[in-house]
Amino acid sequence: MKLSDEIIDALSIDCVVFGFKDSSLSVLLVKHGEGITKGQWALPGGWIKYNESLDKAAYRILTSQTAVQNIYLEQFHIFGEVNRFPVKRVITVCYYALVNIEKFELHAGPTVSDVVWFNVNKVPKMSFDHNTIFTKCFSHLQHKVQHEPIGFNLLPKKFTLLQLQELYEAILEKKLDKPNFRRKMIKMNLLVSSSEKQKDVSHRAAKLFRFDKKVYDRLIEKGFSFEI
Amino acid sequence: MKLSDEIIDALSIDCVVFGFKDSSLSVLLVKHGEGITKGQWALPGGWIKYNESLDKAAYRILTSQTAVQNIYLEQFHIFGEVNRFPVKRVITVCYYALVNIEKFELHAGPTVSDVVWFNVNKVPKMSFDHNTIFTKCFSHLQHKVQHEPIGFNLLPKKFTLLQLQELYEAILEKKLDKPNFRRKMIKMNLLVSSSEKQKDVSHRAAKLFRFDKKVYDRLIEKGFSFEI
DNA sequence: TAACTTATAGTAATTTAGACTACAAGTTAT
DNA sequence: ATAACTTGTAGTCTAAATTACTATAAGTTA
Repeated sequence: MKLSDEIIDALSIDCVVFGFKDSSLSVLLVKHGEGITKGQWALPGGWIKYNESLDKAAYRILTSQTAVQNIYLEQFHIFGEVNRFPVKRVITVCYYALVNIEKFELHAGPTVSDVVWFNVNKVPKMSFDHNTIFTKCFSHLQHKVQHEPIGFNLLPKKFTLLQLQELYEAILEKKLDKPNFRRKMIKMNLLVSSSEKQKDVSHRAAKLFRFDKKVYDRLIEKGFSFEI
Repeated sequence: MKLSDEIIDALSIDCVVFGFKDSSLSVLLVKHGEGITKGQWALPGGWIKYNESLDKAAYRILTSQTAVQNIYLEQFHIFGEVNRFPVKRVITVCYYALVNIEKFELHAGPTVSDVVWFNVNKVPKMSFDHNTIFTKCFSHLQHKVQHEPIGFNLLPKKFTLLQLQELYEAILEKKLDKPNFRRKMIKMNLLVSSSEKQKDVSHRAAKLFRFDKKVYDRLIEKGFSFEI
């Protein structure tokens, strides 16, 4: 075996990929196709090679199992309880990402038999401590969303204010007031209104917006308060 | 060697311990007493044993090197660049803590030759990527302080509003308005005013407060906005 | 054309933030 | 003893933000 293929065997990576579509929030799971957990659902995950950084490993693992690609993964937490993994001691680094479901055609990679989006409220029993990892990660997202902008990756390039609101509602699991949400969002200067409108909808067409990348990045750096 | 003493050699822990005293914020560093980094300053750090959890390892490592004890360490980030450590591939988990400097008498453990508090603005050149780790951790703290209460561990049990304000000023590196700070803090219901007053001060004695543990914990869970 | 659905604008009461003033209660210097 | 000084604490005023609404506009569908 080449050194470059050697893995660090005490350390794994697991990914929580959140996806949004039709006002509901989902998470991407794989069904293991081999090994002792064959047939079980789990977060996409795998081993880190000796000569790749954690960030790159996370990206490689996720894309090889699910065909999701070109997304930004962010580190979230590392889980290091002694007995979280059977057989031997394995510590796992959890990454998470937010994506627009419609952008990806899923297909299972070589080691998995299935790849499916599950609604965040209907997540099945998973291998190891993956249910715990998911729950903590979702809760982390709920907090985070109140201090930093999100949505760049969860929505189409151009979206309506209602879509954005439904995204927040799906993450925070509560209803928000429409006029107030609009006002707050618009005042942030985060949104650029395009001159286009929705098409093919069976009601009054809404104006389409896009994010102002500059403001978006500045708000990520600086943070804001979106207490809802 | 007993299995229980075996270490996971690709994985280390480093600790950023923030301390507060006399309105200034410091970080706890050790000077290595052996090995290739002998004589260099560094964050307290070490190796994880095969049968201890990460949280326990962090605590063991910190207490064995610095004699700081009974503190709450929280995981912050994991640094996994390929070449961050010379000799071999080592990924490090960073923990951080906030403590009241006056509570601890420092003394160097067996593998270090010195333990010292450094003002956060006067941190020396350290081993490996420890300066990067520290900088990111400090910036993390600055963000965090605006959404969650801190101070339980950085201040004496009973403290004045000015002490609390100076803590925020030290972390955020900016001056705050005194009356407004008071009002905001008091309105949070986080502080319980004791009937006691400062003693032995050469000016009007201030009222002493303590944190309401219940509210404190609820605010950590729920978060708040302290945009200053 | 009425009923319906969603978009969007506006209003009014209340709360909060921010800048600033004033004064109270002690200590220290003369 | 008193003035000068230091820190604590209360209050005021203005602008801005939040919240809970109401109203209306612009389309689609029956």
